[in-house]
Amino acid sequence: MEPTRWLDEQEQWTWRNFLWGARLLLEALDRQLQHDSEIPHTYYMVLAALSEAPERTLAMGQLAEVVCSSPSRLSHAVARLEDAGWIRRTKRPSDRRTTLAQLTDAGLATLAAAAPGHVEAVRQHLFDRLTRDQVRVLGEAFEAIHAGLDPEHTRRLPDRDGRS
Amino acid sequence: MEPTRWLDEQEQWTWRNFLWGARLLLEALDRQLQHDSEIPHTYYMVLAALSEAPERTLAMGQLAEVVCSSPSRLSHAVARLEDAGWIRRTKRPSDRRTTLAQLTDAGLATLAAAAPGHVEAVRQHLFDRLTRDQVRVLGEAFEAIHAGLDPEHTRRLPDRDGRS
DNA sequence: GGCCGTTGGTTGAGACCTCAACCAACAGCC
DNA sequence: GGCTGTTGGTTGAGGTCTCAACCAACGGCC
Repeated sequence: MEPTRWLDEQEQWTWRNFLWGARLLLEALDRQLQHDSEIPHTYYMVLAALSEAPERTLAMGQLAEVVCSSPSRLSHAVARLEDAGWIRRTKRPSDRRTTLAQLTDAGLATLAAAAPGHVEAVRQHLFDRLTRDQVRVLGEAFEAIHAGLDPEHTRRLPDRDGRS
Repeated sequence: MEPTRWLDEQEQWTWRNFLWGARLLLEALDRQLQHDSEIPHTYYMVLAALSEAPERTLAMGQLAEVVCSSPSRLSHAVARLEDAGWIRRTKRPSDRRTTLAQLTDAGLATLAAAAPGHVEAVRQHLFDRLTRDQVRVLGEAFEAIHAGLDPEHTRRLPDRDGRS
């Protein structure tokens, strides 16, 4: 058992800024979307992803990857979006296991109505506050972060008592 | 109504990396804590904040600020932590409106047990993947972000139909 | 003292998310 | 055909979070 490598001053400061900033940012965006368009940000991403897909259609699995969501979360989300009439679910004929999600016209309209306000909020809270260089570094940093996390997204952790 | 200033290539790329990276990172940390210590990351922050306060005690309001939480969320959280025996709640004698939250010995022990694994995870998923410069810029960027968001955290948004 | 606005927290309902269990359709193999 | 394992999704229970409503204690003012 190695001794714990605690965070130094700068790391603590950075970590705290990240946690606060990310939380406030995501909350602000969620509130804006919820308030103006009655959609949570997660659902917005689903609609946006479908709108860019060929035929505005994607299999659940692919959609989950594109929006970076667990199958379960996506399933719940799409169920709700279907209730709202914004998405249609059908089975793929050639393999009746996979479910295809298609954005309806109503869904596209909702998305189109929500998009400008959302983008404006992202700009206002994020990009307007950063220099071009900061934006570049931010992108590179998070690319590195999620590159390390993505593959083993589902990897199993060792049991906490070591009796696994 | 100004025309929407859409995101350019780099901004989209950065935004996406941030969303994915932040989500995966926070999920990974939450899973690690949940798995090894059975506490969500939010609750961990509450315990950590109290552990650093004088007398291991803070008023709910101050605690909420320190952990960047809404009063409601904190109230629910502390209620649960009190059930677990990790926090004690009392009224301040000089002003019986304010509730004081104090970390118990059991709470401190839980925190001490959880901390090394958590810090290790933060290191592994975040700091080990970034250069010193990236860390610095990251800290500065998020400082700017939450500086702009913090004060008007509770500000009122205009009604979406403009009839307010 | 008694009213009134403010401050500090709590509560309940409803929404979203996680985890684990489940199910149905396919594919390989005998 | 009939097993068996795998793949693709769904479901339900339980937990956390949000929002709005609420309540109790204080402070100022008459």
